[in-house]
Amino acid sequence: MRRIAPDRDGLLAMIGEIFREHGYEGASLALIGAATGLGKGSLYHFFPGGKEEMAGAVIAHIDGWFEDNVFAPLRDRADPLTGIEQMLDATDSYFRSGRRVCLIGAFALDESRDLFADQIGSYFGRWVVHLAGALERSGHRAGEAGELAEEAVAAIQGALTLARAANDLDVFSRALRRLRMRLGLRAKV
Amino acid sequence: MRRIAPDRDGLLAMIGEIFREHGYEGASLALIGAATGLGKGSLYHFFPGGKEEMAGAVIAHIDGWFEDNVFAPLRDRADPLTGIEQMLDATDSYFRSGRRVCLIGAFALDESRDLFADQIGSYFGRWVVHLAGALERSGHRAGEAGELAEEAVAAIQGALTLARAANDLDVFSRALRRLRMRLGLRAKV
DNA sequence: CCGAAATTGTACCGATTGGTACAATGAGTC
DNA sequence: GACTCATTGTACCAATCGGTACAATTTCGG
Repeated sequence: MRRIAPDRDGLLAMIGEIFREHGYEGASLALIGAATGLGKGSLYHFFPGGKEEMAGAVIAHIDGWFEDNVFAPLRDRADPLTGIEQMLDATDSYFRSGRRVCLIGAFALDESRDLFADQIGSYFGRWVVHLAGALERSGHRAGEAGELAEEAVAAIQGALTLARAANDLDVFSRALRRLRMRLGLRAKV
Repeated sequence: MRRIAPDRDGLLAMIGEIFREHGYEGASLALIGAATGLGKGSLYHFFPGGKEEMAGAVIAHIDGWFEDNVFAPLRDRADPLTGIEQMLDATDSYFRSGRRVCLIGAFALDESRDLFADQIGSYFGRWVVHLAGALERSGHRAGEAGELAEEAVAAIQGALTLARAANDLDVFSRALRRLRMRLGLRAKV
């Protein structure tokens, strides 16, 4: 049986927060070391590829979380609206109602995109595709479902940007509430 | 009469592209020097405050462009729909149909936000407020206009992120086309 | 308890970071 | 031509960057 390094999930989560807050360039090994309590020796032991491998692993980690908690419900739920509801709840919880920012979205903006273009493209691409699938099964025509899905994912990203720019979390909750209705769910209790 | 440094606008534009592509941390003085053809001597002559002053001036420069080409039409046009149309055209042209990314939006995401929080907040805040005003004058109820304006600005930011993530400019044009209809304009020719 | 492997701390590397100092040059004014 | 002030190139600074080397230590199965 493969022995997993102790709490690799927790490690990736901590490193992820540094990348999330400081960006790829801004996340120095000193910051990462301070946040994790690990010296360079340990960090390069777990990630021989250095900073780039760390960032790639963090992206994969986040991607896995979304695969399980967002994409899978959209794809597998018998009732597509239930899947969509689950996506919105998971999204709200992941981004801590707007307190957190989307690391993968942030990476998409600057030059670090080039290093992780495939992972970034796949993450957003699958989000849109699976949401479009659920929308189609919930009664939308194919083309319309695709556009609506793209609009919804973009709305989430934009709301995160705006919420942080305005330093106002309500921006994000308002966006999610609008999405809920727009995607065919009744207003939340 | 005040003697303006030769082509300060052009200088800020060049520096702005570096910040846009590499982010605040990633934009090194070496890159900025290479892009502008200026050595440190000149750069620190024009911006004694160093990198931070450069970024601040770049933000102000962009803000001024939006004030003239986006906010002013929204505020001053007699026909609000003409103003909105002008906003969308200016936006499409500024972001080069999605080839360019929003520097201010990118700054909002990482820690560099703290340095420029006021400028960033004002930029997006005024965008939303003036768009909301135009929407209200075009017949929307006040609250609804505010939400729609917020939704529209977020949609633009999100579309820029998504377009770059997918490396597909059509994502941005589709978003603008949807906005056009959603904000009360007839489909474009 | 032993040996092997996983893990860690520390010292070190060359390169680059943002920033400063300053002398040389530029151009325009009297 | 002399004076002034804007502009520039160069040398330099301490600090930090990402990364490497490696010996010391832990950990753990046998």
